[in-house]
Amino acid sequence: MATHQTTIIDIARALGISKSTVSRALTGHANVNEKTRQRILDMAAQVDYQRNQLAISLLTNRTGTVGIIVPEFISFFFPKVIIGAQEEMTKSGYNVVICHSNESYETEVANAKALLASRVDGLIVSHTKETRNFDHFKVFQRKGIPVVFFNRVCEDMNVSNVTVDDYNGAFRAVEHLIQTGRRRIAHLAGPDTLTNSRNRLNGYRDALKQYGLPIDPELIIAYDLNLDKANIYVNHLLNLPQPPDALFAINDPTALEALNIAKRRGLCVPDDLAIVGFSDDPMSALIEPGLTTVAQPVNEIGQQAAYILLKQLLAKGDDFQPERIVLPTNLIIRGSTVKPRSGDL
Amino acid sequence: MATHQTTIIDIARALGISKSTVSRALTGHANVNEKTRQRILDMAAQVDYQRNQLAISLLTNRTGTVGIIVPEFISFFFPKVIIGAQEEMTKSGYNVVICHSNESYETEVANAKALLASRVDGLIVSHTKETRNFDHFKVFQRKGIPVVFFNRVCEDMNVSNVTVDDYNGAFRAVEHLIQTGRRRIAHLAGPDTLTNSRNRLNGYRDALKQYGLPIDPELIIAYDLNLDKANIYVNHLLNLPQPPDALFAINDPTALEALNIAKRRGLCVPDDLAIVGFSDDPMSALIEPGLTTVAQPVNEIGQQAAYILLKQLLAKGDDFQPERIVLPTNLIIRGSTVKPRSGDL
DNA sequence: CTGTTAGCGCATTCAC
DNA sequence: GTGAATGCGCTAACAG
Repeated sequence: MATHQTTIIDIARALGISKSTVSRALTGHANVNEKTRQRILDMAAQVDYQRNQLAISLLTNRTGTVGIIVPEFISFFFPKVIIGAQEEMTKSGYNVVICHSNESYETEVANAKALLASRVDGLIVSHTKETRNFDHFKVFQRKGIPVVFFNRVCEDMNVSNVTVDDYNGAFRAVEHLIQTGRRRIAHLAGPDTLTNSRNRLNGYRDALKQYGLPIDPELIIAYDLNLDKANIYVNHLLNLPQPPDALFAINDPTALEALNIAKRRGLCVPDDLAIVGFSDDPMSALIEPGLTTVAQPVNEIGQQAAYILLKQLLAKGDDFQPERIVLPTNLIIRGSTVKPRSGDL
Repeated sequence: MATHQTTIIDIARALGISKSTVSRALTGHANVNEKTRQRILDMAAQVDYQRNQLAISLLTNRTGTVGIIVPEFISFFFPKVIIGAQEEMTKSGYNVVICHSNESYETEVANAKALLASRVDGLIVSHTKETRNFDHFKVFQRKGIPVVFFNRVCEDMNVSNVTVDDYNGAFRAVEHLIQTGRRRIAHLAGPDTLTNSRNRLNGYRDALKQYGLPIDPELIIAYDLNLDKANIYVNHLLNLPQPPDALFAINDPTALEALNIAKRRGLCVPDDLAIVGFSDDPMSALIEPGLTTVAQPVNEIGQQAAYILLKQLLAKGDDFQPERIVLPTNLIIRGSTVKPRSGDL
């Protein structure tokens, strides 16, 4: 530590020139004698010179870095979104730093503060399931730093966001269950703090309504997405006097958990219990039977979030109208709802 | 943009005092009149003051941030390691930024440069499968910024690293296959740029040797971990005149791919083909038959990496002796190598 | 083509 | 207990 960082002054001194010239040469400025430039570049390489981004950012009030905050990244969803976003940002010369809030409101606030303190130029975020207060994001807005939400969005902030059509995806999933003969369809929902969770629940409800099926509160359970507990709720549903003949789960991990429980209880999926998930986790195609699920264009979510952020970054102070992108979902039918006809495999 | 960021000077002016006092109050320094301090704190809150970490870092030559570079984070392994590392670093007041090299050498170099430019205090890294030149990491060393490798380590740098006992894990996996009667055991290995890949290959070899089995080059295939190609190699192996009766795969995704191919070809796993993976991906327990695999203490890898980094960060300039931690692995036996006895499920 | 000067926002001496 | 002055490393006017 404390090993003196080589600066442009060191280079300037070593070469007997001024630091301005060094700076110009290093930043690829014109107006530098070709020979001088070469000497500077050589010397810089020789002494391991690395520009100090801190100083530059302090000066230019621009870091060239955007932050992404995600609540988790164990399931494939968030990593894929991040990759999509990162690709686009990198193309435009932005650096991306990723923060992991771990579904903790406190950590999320700390992340936001750290990113604000390090003066990121923009922020892409999907909030935790605990987040009810969005003040830590509103600060960014007030300071003119663009924010884009995705997946889980904040409805009372006037910011851009990227979502999928959760309502319609859920609707079609439940419709599919009805059309294949199910009448008692349960829904293992997410916490009502999450917009996507609420929208999926509404899609579920409306599908039942539209097909004249009763909405049985007994069959709707909202839980905190903690997989350990999914276990309890699925068993609870299956132990009901009139158990469901189908389950629409808030996401694939939950659905896969349900699928395993059903199998372990000796139920036949899809005959005794049909199951539908959400997101098309790669695991859904590997398991047996395959899991019917509502696919999301995951990579594209990240891309779109990046596009919007870039647009907003470019627009600068000008009054930028927030955009709200809704991407389509796609029902993928597999063995957990429909028996494969022989020969299909 | 360009909305003037509120600084301590703004606060000082508003209160008719000097910025020094404001600075002292804000950093929790002693020697500030209690009343003055309160006025300053109130004003700071009122105007949304956020300290500019860039300026502080520039001044103190310390950012309080460490970087983590990982080659991918779609599989569960790297995210879990990151979470483990992040927990520890956060406890000690460090901020963690994550970079994703996407298995691209070029991106990795860019990441390293960016982290260096933003003056991270330390670096935790697992390099890409393309990385043969480690100059972009050696710069950190030369500048006195501690580096800790994990999982995939650089052997010709004198730095700390955290690995698992890949050799022994592989050895015991292959031993298990031999002890359960397999004689033609194939190995779908990783690229020889990766230390863990090489160590696992050695473990495989030595197990065969120790049990007097021939090492058949035909049964050893090193591939680039690109899952699309696993397909080709597995089929190639199964099409051999004398196909293998067991496969030890470099990691679980590869093993799962193999398992699916075997099933699709109508083979019975484990009778016709036994399969072992590496890492105990959660998917391994879900699939049927369950995948026998060599488990790694994933979370602990991250923790240990963080511990070492923190120790090194504390040691500062003092000559710090690099540590090399090797964590144990654990063979988990499932249905892909051993038929469950009835009743076991 | 090159040198001089002036800050970016802040913590930290040193005075008082 | 407080203010004034200094400089972290750099870029961008401004003069030659």
